[in-house]
Amino acid sequence: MARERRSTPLAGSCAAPHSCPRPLRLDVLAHAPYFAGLSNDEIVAIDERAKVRGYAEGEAIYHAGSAAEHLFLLASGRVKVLRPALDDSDVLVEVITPGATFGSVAALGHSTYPDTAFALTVSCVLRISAADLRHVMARHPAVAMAVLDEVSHRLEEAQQSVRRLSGGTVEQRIAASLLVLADKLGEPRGDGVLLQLPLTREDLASMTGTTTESVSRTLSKWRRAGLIETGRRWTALTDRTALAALAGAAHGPGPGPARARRG
Amino acid sequence: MARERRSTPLAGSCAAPHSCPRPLRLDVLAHAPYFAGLSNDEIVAIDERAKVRGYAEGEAIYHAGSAAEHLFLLASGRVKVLRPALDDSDVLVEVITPGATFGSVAALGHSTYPDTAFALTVSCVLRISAADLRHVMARHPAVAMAVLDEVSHRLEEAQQSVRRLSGGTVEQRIAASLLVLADKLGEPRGDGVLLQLPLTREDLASMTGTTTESVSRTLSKWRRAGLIETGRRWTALTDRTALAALAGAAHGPGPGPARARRG
DNA sequence: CGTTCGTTTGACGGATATCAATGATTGTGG
DNA sequence: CCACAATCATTGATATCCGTCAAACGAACG
Repeated sequence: MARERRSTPLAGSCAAPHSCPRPLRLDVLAHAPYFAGLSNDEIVAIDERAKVRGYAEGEAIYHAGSAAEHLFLLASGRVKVLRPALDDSDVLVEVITPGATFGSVAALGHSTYPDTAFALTVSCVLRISAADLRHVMARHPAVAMAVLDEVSHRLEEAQQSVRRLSGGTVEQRIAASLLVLADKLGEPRGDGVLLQLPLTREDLASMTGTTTESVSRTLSKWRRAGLIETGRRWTALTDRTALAALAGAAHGPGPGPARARRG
Repeated sequence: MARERRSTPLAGSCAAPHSCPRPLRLDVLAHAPYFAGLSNDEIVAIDERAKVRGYAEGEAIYHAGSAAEHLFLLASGRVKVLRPALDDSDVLVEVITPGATFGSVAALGHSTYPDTAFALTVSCVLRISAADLRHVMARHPAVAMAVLDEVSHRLEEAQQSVRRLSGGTVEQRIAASLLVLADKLGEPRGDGVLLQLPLTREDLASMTGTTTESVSRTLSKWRRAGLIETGRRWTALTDRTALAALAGAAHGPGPGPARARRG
């Protein structure tokens, strides 16, 4: 079996560790769905009340159970949100991209964070206090509506992922998750799509409710079949169509040995 | 094995099929989280813009894929919300109780319903158009905030159920789901808690991502062990503590044969 | 009383978690 | 620049949970 390129093709984390220049912050704020309706002055006002902080790869941004007093807005980088499961494992519920908020639900009135956020790459994060956000929403109904839209959208996504986790085989779930990730943060590369984030097999496993070994086996199979390319902490899709077929239908193109749900 | 009472102990659906008197409507509206901040006159105004309709047991209230133009508010009865899964099965994502809203809060007018709602019992439902709701929210920021709170809470719940579905064995998931239902709509009865809703094994299966047969087997086991009592379309918990233990830990009280996740 | 729908139970096989060990990649320190 | 350590990934063997198929039974309703 030809072993081709295995070195990481991921663009090195561009931003310097703890830098986050003011123009970038303002730009991110202005384009964030939350604050879309605000005037320039108001954006500046928010920026001035927000704290900025950089995080190193693998660093925790907040922990489940700690007091939820802030809304976070990702300016650059990648963040993963993990939720503790019934057993001691974790479920990866979200991958955050620049411009998106996280920790928001909690900040909107609940007392503690229900999940833990980690920086997947070097990241720059804006932190806004719940009180400030509330203040802005009260003065600007448009912002409140935007927040509502955003939270609604999140709800939609969450229920989608219930769907993704619930039915189907491990293969289907992994395929579906890869496709979602590709849509969200894939970047064209050669003939395929490179996932621009350093996910381990374990991350993928906790997204799909399975184990690292099963993920590895599945990806190996697909790699042999030419559907994807993978390496240490990176993944690229070369045959999107085939993956979509795997995610949707059972597995072979034929009727297959009766659709199996689990077990 | 003694076969005890198997006839349904559920309180017959109290309300007459299609009746929903105005005082009841106003009361429900006034107490619904959404409209908590409104004056009496405004409640009346909303009531006048809302359409009322009764649904028979098993009747569909809206279908996935149809245009989402209304917000629904349950006045009386029980409603289940099903979401189509990747395979052709459905996932039961929510059970609605009086005072709660359902329908696409998310879409709020510009999309289609992502799920289907069925009346579990004879139910009375208020229907408010997205436009009206938007109008009210624009005029009353307090309402917008209340809606936001509600949606946030839903998001919280949805992510919890991701957690519930994702990890653990079938037994754990069923136990966890029963406990959630008991908290939501259990009613003290004798020495236990009677679940006040007519759930079939199939409903329970689609809540927990398993099959009717597995649910039946599990419940039979628990029935033999004296943890629950069941019958056709009803369930009662007699040993909540034991169920909680089952939901939380692996299975035996002892260290057990290593915690199994699945398979 | 018969029909229908929901529930129960059994047998069987397959998908997949688990255990265990090796191999590859990255980064570090000499 | 190379060797070492650490982390991540891969692969195999085995056990088992649980989904599937099949059939019978009980309750509810007309």
